Parts: sequence; structure tokens; C-alpha cells
Amino acid sequence: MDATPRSKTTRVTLQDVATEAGVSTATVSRYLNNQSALKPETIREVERAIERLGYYPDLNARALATRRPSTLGAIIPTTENAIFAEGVEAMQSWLMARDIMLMTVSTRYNPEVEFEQVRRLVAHGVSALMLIGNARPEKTIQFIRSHNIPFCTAWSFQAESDNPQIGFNNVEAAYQMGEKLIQSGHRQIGIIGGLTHYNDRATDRIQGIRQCFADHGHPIDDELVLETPYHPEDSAVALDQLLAKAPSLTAIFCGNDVLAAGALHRAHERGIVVPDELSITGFDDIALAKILKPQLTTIHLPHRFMGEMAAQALYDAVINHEPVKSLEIPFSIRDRGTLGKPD
Amino acid sequence: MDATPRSKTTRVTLQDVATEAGVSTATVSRYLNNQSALKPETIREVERAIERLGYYPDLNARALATRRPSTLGAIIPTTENAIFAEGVEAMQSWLMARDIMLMTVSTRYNPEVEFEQVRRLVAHGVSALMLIGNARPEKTIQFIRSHNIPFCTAWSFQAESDNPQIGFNNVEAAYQMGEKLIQSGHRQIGIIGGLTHYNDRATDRIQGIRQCFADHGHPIDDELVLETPYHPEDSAVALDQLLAKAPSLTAIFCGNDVLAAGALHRAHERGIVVPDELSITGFDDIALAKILKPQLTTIHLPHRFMGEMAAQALYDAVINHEPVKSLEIPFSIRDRGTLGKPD
DNA sequence: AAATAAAATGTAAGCGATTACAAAACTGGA
DNA sequence: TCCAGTTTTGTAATCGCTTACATTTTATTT
Repeated sequence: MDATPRSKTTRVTLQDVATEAGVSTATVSRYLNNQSALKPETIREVERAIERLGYYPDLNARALATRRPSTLGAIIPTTENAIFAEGVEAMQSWLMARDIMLMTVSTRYNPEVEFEQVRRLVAHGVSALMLIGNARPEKTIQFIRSHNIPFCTAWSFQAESDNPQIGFNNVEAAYQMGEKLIQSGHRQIGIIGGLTHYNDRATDRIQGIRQCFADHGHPIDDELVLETPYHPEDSAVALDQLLAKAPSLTAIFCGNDVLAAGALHRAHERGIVVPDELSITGFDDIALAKILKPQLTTIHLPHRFMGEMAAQALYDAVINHEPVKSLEIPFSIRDRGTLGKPD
Repeated sequence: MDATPRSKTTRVTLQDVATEAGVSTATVSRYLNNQSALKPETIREVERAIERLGYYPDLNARALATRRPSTLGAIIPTTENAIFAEGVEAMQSWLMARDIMLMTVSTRYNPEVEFEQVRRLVAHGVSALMLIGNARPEKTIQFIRSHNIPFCTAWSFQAESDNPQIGFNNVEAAYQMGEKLIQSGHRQIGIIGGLTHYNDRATDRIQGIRQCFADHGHPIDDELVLETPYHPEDSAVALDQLLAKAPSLTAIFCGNDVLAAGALHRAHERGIVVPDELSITGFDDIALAKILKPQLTTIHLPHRFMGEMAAQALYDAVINHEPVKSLEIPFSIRDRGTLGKPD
């Protein structure tokens, strides 16, 4: 095969194809977009030229000319947590099938970085945006709105928010886990939650579990509610602190599975038997949850599905110029091995 | 809730800023690029106009006009495995600091999908590409080369490959783990590797460990070398098969940590004590490795660092029009709790 | 004060596509 | 054969930006 020697810098353009095929650029463009209006003969001619030259269109130039959507953006806290990584992967494949690129960036849970990323993506011409959760400085959403960019938030669904949301009710999920704990006989529990600063998922989960225990007459003391970064080591430290403050705790509610894994690991190290001596609950149901020993009792969420739904919502919005439709995603508790009855 | 009324807003352009500031577009453009040539007074004027209008440049249009790089691409097998997710996250932040976007897509280990993704990214105008590993159909690299796009492969370094590579020697790493196993007294081991089809990491690791045992006079039987997808469940099944075939195995070499975690979990389920009755080794040192019980003995790799190096290599290449420089990344064994001596 | 060099700004032609609008090439019917 | 009506194709403006080159302004020198 002769590898179409190309001078270093030049790209094969529509123009090149046109000359090669002996037609005008408009004709080639028509071939690329709606073949309907072309003579079969011309079509063949153009096809051959494209083939010979190895031409492929410059999608950015096309986007510039058409002002039609060719990329969407997703901004997530981190790819370290598989729930987001999987979610955007699902978005990506859904969109790709429709010829749209997804640009994904992460913020490391920093709202200022998030704002910066929003600007960047908008500057790069994304025609819609997905963000995680509803908690952030006003200016971010304002910026997006002022540029008339359709967007949605995801992984959180709050009745009180007026963002379009594709997510689930974190308060309710945590509340239900609380009921499960209470049913099992737990009365005094500790909480290891994520950092709540500009993180509505972390906030809501903590609120949900506390509300539940309060409603049942066993309010959880502030002292027993710890916030840590989403890393196993931090969670381990938190467990130590909790146990130091209240050795009689019978269960730990963790803000997510990573935290739960860290707590579980530390419990093992301390020789505490889970769930006989201490129960631990997670949140998210990541793959890890099932290979821990014992397997994590946690809340299952369809992360990939959520990603797809978000993709679809944004897609519909940019294609049909409709407002983005909110969608509440259901969750369910996975009762596995880390929740037992206190002695 | 008023949901984003989709008014036909036109975008604020350079032209708008120019008129607002009472200067020409060239001047505004100069302000954006090299302020040096402008009168302080003009600068202030332009600044004010930009501020008032909330202008930000269209990076795609800019890229079109300058033919200078504004985005790079990374193609990884999956974001499910944190090693790649972290790697590209590191790439991303490194590049972002230099005002370059990274477009990341995944292939699900399918070489045809990978080829398709390459085409897409190229069409979207990425000015360089990172791929994972060296094993793929000829046409993929040919396509990239024929379009004169700088690229590198990563997570693998093979002396025999003529791709620019930022990676480590998988054969050697596995070999060293083998020596460790032999030193500990293991003579008969089983292998649970990844699918080797178009996956040089999986292939090399298996080859490395087998070579080592062969060199020491304890060749590993084909029967005891299993390949499975990178999921814990598959690995669990593989462990059962291995143990069925050869109950006397004293150790299992796993192709990565996920596989090791799955095998470890299954061993627990079967009541096998690790490492007393069975040793298990991993590969990659993902975060999970340290919260398993016992902690995984595995090979540590600086994934983020590798990502950064790849970013840097590509960046240098596109900026200075130099060929991409290869780089071999060192690894090291983390001796933790899953490797013991056979009785 | 005139001549000349240096600094600051403007003009206009691209970059690679799309797409009104216009023109040319076919139809077929009278 | 001629003309109106379709099809098919071409011309040229446009998208938002950069930049070579031209022009104007300002500073420097004699």
C-alpha cells in the first residue's frame, strides 16, 4: 500500500477532494451530509477522491460552520472513584454511537477548579454540560446559564434544587439504611462521612442517617459524626477516633464504600470482628464491595445507567432545543455481610 | 422552575469586543496573545470591553486559525481499572496547566473499537495521541503515522517495539516476582492472567513468570495458565479450576490486582488461609491492594507519574516538532501479606 | 523643523468546513 | 424547437479567530 506521502504540515481538505474529483467544494460537502441531491455518477467520483486522498472531515471546522453540537462535557470530582469513571464511560459510549464526543475533566472536589473547568469546556465549544451534584458557588451555574448552555447535574436528586437533575435521593437512601440499622437493633452508631464542603451527596447522606436516628428517638451526637476525605486511610483514622470517643458503638455508617472499606480494614487490624462486634455500612456498591471480607452491606446505585440517562437528557436538549428533563433514579439496599445484630 | 429558555443567543465574538473597545480585531487578538506590542491605554480599553461583554475566546476557532495544538487524545482500554483512570487524570492536569485539553476515550479492550476511536479523535483534531500497549492491528499505527500525528504508547516498554513508549518492562517485572516466589520456596504455581488477545501487558506478564520458573527448572504446565477477563468473579472461577487441576499448588501469580483480589476472595470463601496455605501475588498496586486482608503482595507502578511523562513527551513533540522520546519507567515489588512460604 | 526610525494599530486574507442563492444542465410537453 | 420546471452543481459569504503586510502615530535625530 502506498502510504499517501503527505507534506509535513498540510492536511487533506475538502478543497483537495473537490479538485481531485473535479467538482466544487459544495458538492463534496453535500456528499458528506445529504447525498440525496447528487447524481450517482458524481457520488462515485467523490467517493473515489476521498478514498484516494484518505480524506476525513475536520469536525471542529464543521462545528464552527454549522454551530451544531459535536461535543458535550462532563465534569466530575475525580476518576479515582469508579462510580464516576463508570458513569462517564457509559455516557461516552452512548454519545459516541450518535457521533458526539464527550470531554471529561475532573475537579478533585474543588469548586474553584470546577468553575475553571466549566469555562474551559465552554471555551472549547461543548454544547451541553453535566456536573456532579448541586452544591457549588452561584457563579458557576450563572455562568453556564448566561451562556445558554443546556446542563444537568447528576448523582443527586434534591426536590428543592431547581437544576435539571439526573440522580437519586441521597437523604432518603441514607434514611433507609438507618431504618435497617435500627431494625437490626443498633441504637448508638458513629458516622464517617465525606467532606461536606460543597458536596451535597456527602451532606445529604449524613443528614439522612441522622434524621432517621433522631426520628426513632436515638439522635446521633455531633461528636460521633466525622468528615474525612474519601480515602481508606482517612477512614481508618476516623474509626479509631470514633471508637476512642465511644467504645460502645455498635455500628458505623460510612458515606461511601471506599470509606467503609477503610473502616473495615482498620477494624480487622484492631482485631474487631465484623459484623459480630461492629457493623459497617457502605454506600454506592462499587465493585470492591463484593470482594471485601465480609462483603459490604451497602446501597446499590445504577451508575452506568445514570450516566446514560444524563447523556440522553443532554442529547435531547441540544438536538431538540428542549429544556433538560429531570429524572429521579431509584436505589436499593444490598444486604450483605457487614451488618449484623449487636450482642 | 424556569428551565433554561433556549433563546437564540449569539456568542460574544472577538469582533464584538473590538467594536466595544473601539479598536480592530487584530488589536484584541494581540491583547489575547502577546500583550507586548500594545499601548497600556489600549490594553486597559480592551480589558474593559472583555469584562463588560463577558468574552472568552473560541478555542476551536483559534485552533483552526493557528493550526497549533489545543487538544491531545488518550485512548485507554477502560476507566474501570483505576490505573488508567489515574494515569489519564494525571495527564490531564499536567496538560491543563499548559492550556491543552485531553480527550479521553475507552475501547473496552477491543482493537476494532480502538481503531474507530483513533479515527474519531484525529477527526476531532487532536494533535497527538497516547495509546495503551503495543499490540494492535497494523492499520491503527499506520493510520496515525500516515496522518503525521505524534503518538506514544504507554504502560508497556518492549525493546523490540519501534513505537515511542512510556512504560515499563512487564516481562522483567513478572520475572522478578517469579524470583521472589522461588526464593520463598514455591515450586508449583498457577497463573491467572488477563486475556492476551491484543494485550501485550497480559502477554508479557505471563511470559515473564513462565520464563522465570522455566529458567529455575520448574516450568509451568500450560494447563495451569489460565486467561480471564479482568474481573474478580472470573478470577474466582479460575482459582477453582486451577485448584481442581492441581490441588498441590502453593501459589497463584495473578495478572493484575483485580484478578488477585478475586482469587483472594475466593480463597477465603473456600476456607483457604492466605498466605499460609496459598500465596497470591498481584500486579499494579492499585489502592485496593492495601485494604484487602491480608494486604496484597504486588508490583508497584507509578501510574500517575507515567501519565505525566506521557503527557510531557507528547507535549514536547507537538510543541517542538521533535520525535517522541521513549522512556522506561521503573517498577518495584511491594512485599506485603499474601506471599508466604509453602509448608 | 524636517527626516527618519520605531512603535502601535488596522486591513484583509486565510484556516476547513457549510449553505443561501445563482447558474447550468436536464427534463418533457406543446 | 422552445420554454417552463426540475435537478444538479457552482459561487461566494460565513463561522470566530490569527497574522502578514500596510498604514498611521509617536519618538528620535540632526
